[in-house]
Amino acid sequence: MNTDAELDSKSVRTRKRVLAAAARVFRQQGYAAASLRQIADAADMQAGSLYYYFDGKEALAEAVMDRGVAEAQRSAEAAINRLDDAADEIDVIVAAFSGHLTYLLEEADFAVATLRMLQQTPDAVRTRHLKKQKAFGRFYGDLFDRARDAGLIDPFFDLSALRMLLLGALNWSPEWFDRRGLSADDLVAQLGRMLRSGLNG
Amino acid sequence: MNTDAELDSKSVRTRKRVLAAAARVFRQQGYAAASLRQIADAADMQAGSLYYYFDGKEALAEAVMDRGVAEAQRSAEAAINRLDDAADEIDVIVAAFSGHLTYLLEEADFAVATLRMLQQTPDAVRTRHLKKQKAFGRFYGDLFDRARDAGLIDPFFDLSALRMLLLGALNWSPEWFDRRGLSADDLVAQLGRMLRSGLNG
DNA sequence: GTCTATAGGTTGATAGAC
DNA sequence: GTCTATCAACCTATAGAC
Repeated sequence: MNTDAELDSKSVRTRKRVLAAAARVFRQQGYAAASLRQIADAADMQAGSLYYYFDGKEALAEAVMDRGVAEAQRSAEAAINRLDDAADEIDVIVAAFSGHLTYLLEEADFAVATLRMLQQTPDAVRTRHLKKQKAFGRFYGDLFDRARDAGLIDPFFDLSALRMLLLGALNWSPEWFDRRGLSADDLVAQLGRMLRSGLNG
Repeated sequence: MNTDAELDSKSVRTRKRVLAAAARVFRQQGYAAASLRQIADAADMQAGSLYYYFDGKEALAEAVMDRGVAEAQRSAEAAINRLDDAADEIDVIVAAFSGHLTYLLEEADFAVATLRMLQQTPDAVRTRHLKKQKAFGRFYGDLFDRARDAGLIDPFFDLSALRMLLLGALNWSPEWFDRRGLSADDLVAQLGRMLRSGLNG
């Protein structure tokens, strides 16, 4: 049994190495431009060997994207759980942004690869992925609903549009973020202040 | 002279047709996945014929991207010029967003193709393009500077970070915008209200 | 599990006829 | 100006040795 577990564990570890290599290459090149040879190279194997672990390029991309959204959501949830009891519903949204953005900006090959691949991926893959991503959308939707119900968001706002605009600000940030400037937390602070009271508050 | 102008004009017109076809295909497929055969098809010619008008795929992409930023900036400027004298410096920013976003969301093959291609394009092309895009960045930077100088943006804010976050919200919108929902103007109104007084103002 | 070898297809680009 | 034909390079995926 011990032996079995060890054999299994090695295979699982190699699979993870392949997936991480795929995320890194997909992140840098996007879906179409990334080649299986590059991915295999990054994982220290030959292109043909990848097929022992994954069915092909599409399956590899889908696995990366699945983990990308999962990790982003987990980071957002973890940040919410770190809040103390004094937090109001806007604090919850800002905390979710904080966890989400921090993950996106520091070593997040999976999530950034996911964002970059979304439009390039074959239809079947994209369709399946968007379904999974909708769960993440609902997670954020609930946070905004609660803030409105608590009277912290004016009824003027369309919560769906607001959510997409703000998530867009987050999703685009890997395109321009520079470690030498403001930190991820600083960025969220800017965003939080704007949400609380606008540019002049 | 008339004859010359007409001959010239036909060639120019064909070149424009090729460029528009390239923008359409690049927008849908991104840089790497788009093939010259698809572009030629969309322009009603054979792949080899493209080389009469452009030096190759990279040159085609660069021409699309140049026009993409130019059109976006022109739309933003035009919207500012339509403001009346009562407008304050925040109105100017919101107007720029309005022109920019409206262009981005309605038949803007060039600008959306530009956004999608940025990360995929070969280094030489990207480097040259980012230089041109910086001018657009400075344009927005000036608008924010003026709003701060007028006392309409609290010194708390880092104007560069703020600008990138908000432009990110715009740039990401083609990913999710749906004609059946809110209009581009509605979206800008949401953004404007948030900038003025926050979510609860 | 991982390799080598290769099939089968597509790509960007060029040459030359018309 | 536009076409056809073609090249060399590269791709994904598969087959079979080890």
